[in-house]
Amino acid sequence: MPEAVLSRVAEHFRLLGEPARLRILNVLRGHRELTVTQLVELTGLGQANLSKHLQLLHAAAFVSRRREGLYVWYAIADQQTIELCDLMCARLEREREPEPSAPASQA
Amino acid sequence: MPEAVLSRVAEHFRLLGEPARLRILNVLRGHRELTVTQLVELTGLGQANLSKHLQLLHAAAFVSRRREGLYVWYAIADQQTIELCDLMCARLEREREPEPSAPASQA
DNA sequence: CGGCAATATAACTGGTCGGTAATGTTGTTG
DNA sequence: CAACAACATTACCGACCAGTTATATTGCCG
Repeated sequence: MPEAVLSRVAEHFRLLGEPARLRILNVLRGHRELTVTQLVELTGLGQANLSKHLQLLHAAAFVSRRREGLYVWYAIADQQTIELCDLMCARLEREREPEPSAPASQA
Repeated sequence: MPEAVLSRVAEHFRLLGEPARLRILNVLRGHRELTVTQLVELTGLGQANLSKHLQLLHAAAFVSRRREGLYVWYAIADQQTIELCDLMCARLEREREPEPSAPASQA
């Protein structure tokens, strides 16, 4: 595994490693599409701060943009982004169970 | 979604958002179990630096420890950790495809 | 074109974190 | 117990980054 690949993977994990950005993704998950102004209200983040986070998320293809007049509508880009968050959440809810090699009938 | 949960999820994503730590996990993935000294050789990281990363990974339950005399053997804690990395890698290899809502027969 | 609303960018700052060097701790061996 | 090996911890420093304030850009409307 070359160093360049590791750096790219790490870079994307690090983007998800920020409460503010996870909040953005979580809010976007509930509504299909939201403008920056709506995101400001729903997340409580400052406009400039939010805009910066959105640029980062968009550069990494975690969210998509769509211009419509004055407004810019953001949405979660793909299902895999949600899967990543869900998988991490599932991991945290366990966080003690050993490796379930045979996940069937583990009562 | 409460802020405390977001912080915990973000914290764990951030732990994966570091090339050095991904390298450790990647090396551990090839061998079943490795001592710190072996990891030093295989990763090229300094001993103190590596030990610090291992503490973080272990505190987050990404790796497991096993003491055996003078040696401490580390291993990847569970399969989900590997799944997270694989899922992110798969995302990066695409990184342009739109959301495949119907993943069957999309030729 | 002038003004305004929505969004993006720039400049700055404090906090966080990775790397390293030095030291401490634990456990083995003779 | 003395000496040594493996690993952990501490203290420190430089780099990076989130948040804020101020300003710039973009596009609508009169």
